[in-house]
Amino acid sequence: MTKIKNMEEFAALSGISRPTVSKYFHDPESVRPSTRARIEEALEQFDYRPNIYAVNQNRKLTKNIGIVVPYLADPFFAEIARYLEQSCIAAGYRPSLFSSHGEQKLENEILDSLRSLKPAGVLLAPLGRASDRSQIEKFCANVPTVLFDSNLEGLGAAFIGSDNFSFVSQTVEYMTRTGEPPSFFEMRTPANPNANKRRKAYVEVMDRLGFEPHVIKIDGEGWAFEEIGHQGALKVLDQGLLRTDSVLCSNDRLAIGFLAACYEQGIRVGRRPDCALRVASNDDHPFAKFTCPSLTTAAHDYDNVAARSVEALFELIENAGNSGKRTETLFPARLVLRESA
Amino acid sequence: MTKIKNMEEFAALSGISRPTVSKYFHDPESVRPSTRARIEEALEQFDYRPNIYAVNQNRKLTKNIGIVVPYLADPFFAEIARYLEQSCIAAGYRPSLFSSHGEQKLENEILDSLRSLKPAGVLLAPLGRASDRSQIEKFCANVPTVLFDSNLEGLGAAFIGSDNFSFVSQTVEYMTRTGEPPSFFEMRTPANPNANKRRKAYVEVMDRLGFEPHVIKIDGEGWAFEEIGHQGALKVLDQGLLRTDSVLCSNDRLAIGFLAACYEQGIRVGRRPDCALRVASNDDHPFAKFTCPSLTTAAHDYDNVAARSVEALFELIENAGNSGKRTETLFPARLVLRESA
DNA sequence: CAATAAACTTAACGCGCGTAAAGTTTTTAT
DNA sequence: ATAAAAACTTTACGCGCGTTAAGTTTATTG
Repeated sequence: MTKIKNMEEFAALSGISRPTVSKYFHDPESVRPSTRARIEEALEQFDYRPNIYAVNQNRKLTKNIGIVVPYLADPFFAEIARYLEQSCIAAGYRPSLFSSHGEQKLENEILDSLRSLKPAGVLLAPLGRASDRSQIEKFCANVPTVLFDSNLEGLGAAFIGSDNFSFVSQTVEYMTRTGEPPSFFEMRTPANPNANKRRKAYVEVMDRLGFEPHVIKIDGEGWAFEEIGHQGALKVLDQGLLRTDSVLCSNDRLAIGFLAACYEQGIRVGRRPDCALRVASNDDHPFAKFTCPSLTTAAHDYDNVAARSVEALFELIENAGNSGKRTETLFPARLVLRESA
Repeated sequence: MTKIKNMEEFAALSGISRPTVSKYFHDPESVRPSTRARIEEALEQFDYRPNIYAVNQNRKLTKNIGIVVPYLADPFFAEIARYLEQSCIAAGYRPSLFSSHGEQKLENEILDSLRSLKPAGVLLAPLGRASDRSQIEKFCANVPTVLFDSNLEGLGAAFIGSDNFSFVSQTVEYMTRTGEPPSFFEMRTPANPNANKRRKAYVEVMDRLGFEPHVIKIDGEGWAFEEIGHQGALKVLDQGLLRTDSVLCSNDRLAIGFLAACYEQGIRVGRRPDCALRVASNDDHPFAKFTCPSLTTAAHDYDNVAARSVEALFELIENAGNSGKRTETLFPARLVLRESA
């Protein structure tokens, strides 16, 4: 089997001219069925593929799509990224996955290296509070970008995420309906803007239901939420700061730490009568099913968030990067009842 | 600020000839300090960067490095990937991260798309049993590849991983020394070759210590280890198949499922006298600290595995992809004592 | 069947940069 | 100071492919 060096050679072997072969690779449907057949026949025989660097150099727009998540070691983002990847591939694009690993410096570097990738578009889940707003703004001005998960007001052509109010209202109402209204457990300086929205939603829902909101803020920086939740919970439990027998954690990773602390302290958590405490949370983290006890939580609509994100990006790409005004799409949560509350 | 279009323009603005500017970008040290200064001055003023597609098309070898992990939703791999990424960047390379998501088809597709990236080298953690050996063999023949985490005998220029015997011998010896020798809890058809090595090590160590090995094999396919461990443990506990009061799980993710099952069944796990069962494991998964109880486990030498992997790849790249024979490097485990055993 | 449209071929240029050759300037060594 | 070495400049080609223009073949249509 001869080694094909370039499209010229391949075209010769297939018996079709190079411009037509080029056209075929751009869109197989754009050539006559008979020639398509001949090309594909040759393709099977000789295993040639266009040099992506030459292709991308000459095309005005590449088929690359950047996917950026704030913290890939969080399985939640790994799962979303997976879905996004698959959708891009299915649409004929080449996704590249990046993680900011919780650091602003890295997020900026990723934007930088994305620029040189000349992507057709970017799906960006920003760090949130830690993001360098001006850098992201500059980036969005040059590259069609759809934000997801964390909203940065006004940035990107669209935002797709979850409706934090829907999360919290469902968990609060459920806990209230089946027991005592919960305290809210969160980080004092949350990395993610969703956290703030969740706190506000908690306060609002409690007010509406006629209860006194009770927010517990714990210290800690960074993305080691389990550890922060663990330490914070130990402190709270130790100092008896908890004034309710039910707790709503801002997110599942904090809850994982919280439950670990309860276990260590011998506090029985659950909805059964012999339990001292009920703990619920938000996100439906992949591990939420395996906490002890398993975690009652409000689940993201993973599939819809991911699907709508790529959909929005593709629309954006087709409309040459501009047109309509910025849209925000929020998907409601689905309450998942397990043992913890 | 004028927009620079290409190196020609930038060279003119900086007052240096294009070939010299090209040389500078290839290696800043290769030009005279005075000219370097002039280029860098212009660089600050005009913010130009070479078109990576044009660069990669003409360079015989790109600065790309592929990083492939079998399952990115496993935080263990996310962490390793992070370290590998950073090391590559520090060495002046451009890493691209891929996850096979546990599927052979995807692993093969990744290899395919890596080929067109023409990477200088690839760091590959294969699926293991599910890998398409012949495909990987073909790939390694064309691209300098270092395997890590999972060894496929004979494939790749080098393998860097953990010494499974060291893992198991430490956990078994510890459990035996402080209590009863453990049963071994694993999947019947493990996805990963490390699992087989761990079972063999378990049997060997038990023999050596003069105990009867007791291997519990549970059903399940795929990479949802927590769920598999959970179901398997429920079955084992329910049917009273456990003949010891101590269990060594093949890996932490199974152990997470096992512990969840114990919790549900009201079985107290831990090393304290009031506990009915001791559970230990292998890997030191990022969440092992937050299980209930926290998990005693043998920790990978993350940093060394990752560092040695990139080191081996860089050596390989410098030696033009061949030379010496295949090496296997194994790092021992570090026993992490927590509450579960 | 001719007329028209659609798809093709040939020829040629350009993309932005690597790189080589030949000549010139600057630095270093003697 | 002079010779040699090192670094530079100019010139020019090539990489593999997108793309366009002009001419040719094939398919479609009434």
